[in-house]
Amino acid sequence: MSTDTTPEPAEQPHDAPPARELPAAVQRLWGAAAPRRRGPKPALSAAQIVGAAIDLADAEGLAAVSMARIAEAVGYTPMALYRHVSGKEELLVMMSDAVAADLPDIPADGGWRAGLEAWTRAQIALGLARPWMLELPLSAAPPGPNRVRWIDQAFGVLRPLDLPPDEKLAIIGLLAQHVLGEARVQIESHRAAVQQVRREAGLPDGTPESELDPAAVEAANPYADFETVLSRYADATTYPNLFEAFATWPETAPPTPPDDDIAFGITAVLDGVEAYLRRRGAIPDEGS
Amino acid sequence: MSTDTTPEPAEQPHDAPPARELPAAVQRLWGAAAPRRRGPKPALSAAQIVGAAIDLADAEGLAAVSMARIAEAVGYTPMALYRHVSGKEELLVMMSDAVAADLPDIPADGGWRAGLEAWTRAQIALGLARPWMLELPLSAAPPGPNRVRWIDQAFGVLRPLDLPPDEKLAIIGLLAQHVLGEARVQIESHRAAVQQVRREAGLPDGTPESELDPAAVEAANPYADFETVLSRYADATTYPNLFEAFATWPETAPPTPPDDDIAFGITAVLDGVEAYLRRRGAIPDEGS
DNA sequence: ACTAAAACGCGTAGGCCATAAACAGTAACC
DNA sequence: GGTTACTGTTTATGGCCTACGCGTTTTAGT
Repeated sequence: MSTDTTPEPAEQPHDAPPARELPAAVQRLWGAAAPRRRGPKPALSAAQIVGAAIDLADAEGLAAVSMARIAEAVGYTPMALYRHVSGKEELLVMMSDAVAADLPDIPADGGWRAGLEAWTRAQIALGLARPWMLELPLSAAPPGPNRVRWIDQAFGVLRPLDLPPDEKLAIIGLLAQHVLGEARVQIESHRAAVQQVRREAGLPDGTPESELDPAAVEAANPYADFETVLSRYADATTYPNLFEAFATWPETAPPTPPDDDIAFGITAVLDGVEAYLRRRGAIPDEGS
Repeated sequence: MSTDTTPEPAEQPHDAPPARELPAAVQRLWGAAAPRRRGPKPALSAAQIVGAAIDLADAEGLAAVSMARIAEAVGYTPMALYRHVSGKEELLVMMSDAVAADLPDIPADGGWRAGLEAWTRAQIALGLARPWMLELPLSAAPPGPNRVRWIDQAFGVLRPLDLPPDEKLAIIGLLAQHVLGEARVQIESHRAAVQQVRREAGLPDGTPESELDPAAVEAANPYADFETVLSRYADATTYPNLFEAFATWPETAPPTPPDDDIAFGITAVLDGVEAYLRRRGAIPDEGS
């Protein structure tokens, strides 16, 4: 009735199409909550919680991220967190998006190929810097603002190309997939190398990497276990092709620096994208 | 001091090269245990345990795989499992390898490209059939017999190519990475579609997919949430490229059947591999 | 100014989970 | 027959997430 400050229930800045009901988690992700407040101003905030959780994950891995540990880190009791975060699942989603804020800006004027390579490399670097990101449970949650911003940058790189947007999205998706796989493999081989160094030094499995000799880790052969297993248990009749291929490969292969591995994958995938673009006529044919 | 029954530490059946000490988990994986036995013959076996665990994961997801549930399934107490498996981590590794036994045989006479495509597709299909495989924690564990067999098949496909084995391994690794990413993306969008159908039908989040209409899931748009979020919260100033790209894309894009998505990625990656092989001179140049 | 509602942070408690340690029974070896 | 190794079990510990209900604090509305 009152004409001033009517507390209309619907609060839609733009008239959203079908007014689909979004999960509360998504609304919080996009900072769309806080319509009105009456109680005491919160001493704790979701950002603080997420920040503490990220610090914890950086320092001790995702397994160390428990509500109790986070609460301890921010100086509250575990249950206090639930006023700002609906549960652990939502917290993990928020962590994932918060980390994406660290991604750099990609220059859009260097051509599509250089741009996509930079975009991909930045994401791989992020995954290597925070290995716990790849351990996050698969979730059907829609991306948050930072991640969307990152997708937007990819569209900026692809902007000069004459290609329908869904095909651009497919290309971006392909690169994103490659990122996931590449980072995972890199991390796994690093972990294997660390583990090998630990065993050789006779240290317990839980020894933090910081106490290990970085040079030894660098020099460790991540395939050591694999080779030992093969030479001990496997025979040429069950794995004929493998044995034939490696018969002429006794002491070769000093482990190539990891940068080369990354370049190999990126080059191959981008070559594939280039072939696709040529086929679609989105780039000139460059025939010699 | 004592000369009798010296507890010799070394017990090596064959004289293995550097006598590296492998983790017990690996030895069990390769079935190299059981040197002597004196007690009662075991009623339970590791294979039984792994089988029950896989059944459980297939039916209710990896989260349902707890030692207690497995024990219940095989009819023993939880602690009985520890006589056959060192812990849950080892169990997961064994599950991962056991599943790889279901992979088909790849015909090696259809050319490298067709062979690699079949190899990749089979692995993606496996991941889609058992989504929990992708939730397995990253592990530095060396592969088991079945997985090595699978790698051997890839080497069989690549056998005619004149390429050093480490480069072949890099190619295989690239495809394996792609598999991981592709399966993960497919599963995520499927999960999003399921979740959307659940919400539209007003069912609780935990409703099993079996109670949902498969046609509705098939028809659901996995980007629905994404689009709603964008249209409601995002504006053209923060995401300029995204908005420009999709400005001309109002109601297009009936979700393409998932097979096409898979084909897009595989084609691109194999095109990249082909470009690499050509560059290396491993296949004829085929220039028109 | 007074009241009532709303939001805050906290304590308790319950139900999971993995697994360490000590125990009793069994079958092969010497 | 005694020893010994191996089996499955019982009991117990410490961790985890979170449902529920409590006092307290602040603001909106009268």
